[in-house]
Amino acid sequence: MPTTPETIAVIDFETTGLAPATGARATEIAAVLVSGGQIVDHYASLMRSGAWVSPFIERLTGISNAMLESAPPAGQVMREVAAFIGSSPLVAHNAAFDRSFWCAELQRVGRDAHHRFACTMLLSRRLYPDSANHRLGTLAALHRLPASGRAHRALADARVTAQLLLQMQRDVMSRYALPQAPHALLMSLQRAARDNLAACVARHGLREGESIA
DNA sequence: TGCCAGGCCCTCTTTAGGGCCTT
Repeated sequence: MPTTPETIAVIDFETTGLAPATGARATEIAAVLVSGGQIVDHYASLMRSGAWVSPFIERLTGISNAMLESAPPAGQVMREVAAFIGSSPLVAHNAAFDRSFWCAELQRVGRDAHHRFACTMLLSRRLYPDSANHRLGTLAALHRLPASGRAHRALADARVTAQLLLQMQRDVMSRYALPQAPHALLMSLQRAARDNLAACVARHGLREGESIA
């Protein structure tokens, strides 16, 4: 399968709430590396921040306060996952959410959060406008993506998002006769005019047989 | 089952409002 050799990291956070600004903290993170059209590696860990997990979140994610008591410290986990990802560009489903926790948790350990995020939810709105909705579970069913475990656990959701990303790359390459669909093109497409994606592809400068340096 | 926030998108819009999506 002709795909870009670049490595993209797909991440997913489980958290105690919806926004760091309201005191929410990460409880689990997973990162899945995608390269050459397939998943090649992954990192996943619970993380102990001292934040309390509400009954609602425990039911949603299956992550309990007791589970976090024996988890490694959040700072250690963030250093490890940052090293695992390196300088790879990032992808997440509804990336605004994961980006907010990525930046907040890294800032707590004095790390710069400079990574570029592409968003499979925004891309789905462009590529699959007829989908009933753009939730991760709906898109996984629509594309018959392989099951990856319990939904709302970080590694399972990151794996599904990675499979969705690979599906999107294949669809973009097929639809526009491209040899690859690199992260930079996805970043352009996710903000392109819905009714003129082809023009966005053309502006990006990709042609069959060409590659981005 | 859903509230919290915030970025994005659409439209009965743009001097705005409401829905989507994430936990």
